[in-house]
Amino acid sequence: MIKERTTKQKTLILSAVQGTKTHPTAEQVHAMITDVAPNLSLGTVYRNLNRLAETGIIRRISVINSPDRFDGDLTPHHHISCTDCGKFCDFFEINYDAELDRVIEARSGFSIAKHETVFYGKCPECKNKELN
Amino acid sequence: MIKERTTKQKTLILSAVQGTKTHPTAEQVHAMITDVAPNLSLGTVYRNLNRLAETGIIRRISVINSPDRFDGDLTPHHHISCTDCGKFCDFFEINYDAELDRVIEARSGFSIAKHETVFYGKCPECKNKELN
DNA sequence: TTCTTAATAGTAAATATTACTAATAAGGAG
DNA sequence: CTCCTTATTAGTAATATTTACTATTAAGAA
Repeated sequence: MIKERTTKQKTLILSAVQGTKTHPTAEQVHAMITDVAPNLSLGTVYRNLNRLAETGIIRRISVINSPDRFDGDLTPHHHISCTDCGKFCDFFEINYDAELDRVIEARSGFSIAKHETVFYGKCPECKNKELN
Repeated sequence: MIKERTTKQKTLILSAVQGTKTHPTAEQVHAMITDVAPNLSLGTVYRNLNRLAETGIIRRISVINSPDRFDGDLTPHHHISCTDCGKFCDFFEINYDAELDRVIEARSGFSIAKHETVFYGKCPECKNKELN
């Protein structure tokens, strides 16, 4: 019995997210693919990104003053957002503490699937601009 | 010279956020006040919440599948979001590690003002519903 | 009390995301 | 290989969230 179909669009969307480190928004993913698939619909991008994120194949990140971003890198890591220019970066050098999830589970009664940490501040470039 | 004026609306909005633990969205803050100030405009709520959050008088929290939420409690703490029903709770029992911000600063070149951590999972009620 | 102008209400617009539907196409069955 | 079911899509409309704009109001300094 058919469950999920592999479409050209789905493949392109997943490849786009997995093939970049830019944490693109849905609209950016759409823009990345329209040269290969000119009439790819933005709705299709949203639908597939949502499903991929729910399945856990990609990560969805919610950021203040930004549309949701998507990350194909499942390696546990954190993110940094520049509150001036919106630049959005990975930060790998601090370990993601999966044990935290277990602690929260035990004390809150929730079953925790994951946590997302975003650091907010000013990137080096925006810090410099400030000095003028 | 005048810089910022204390208006009735501003006061009501701040009190509303500080007087609840429900982490209301802008629209919820608006609803909380309209009985006292029937023609308070939603735009005014957004404008004031944004400013209060920028100033650091309240916290803004960005959550997957939810409009932004606001928290009047500046005590460092984390949040838990139920991915089924959207319930949104505080979690105080794990310390907010401000030292993390300094580590990220040193290694990334950003100046970090804060970080926000949200745990995602299922609340006790939604876990039970699942068993039917 | 007057006067300047920050802030508001009300509305329109922009941005972000989801819903709907006829048409398309994936892939199992024959 | 062809047919058939139906998951998926393109295109569009609708909704949700947030910001922008402007005439009017009102905070608070002089």
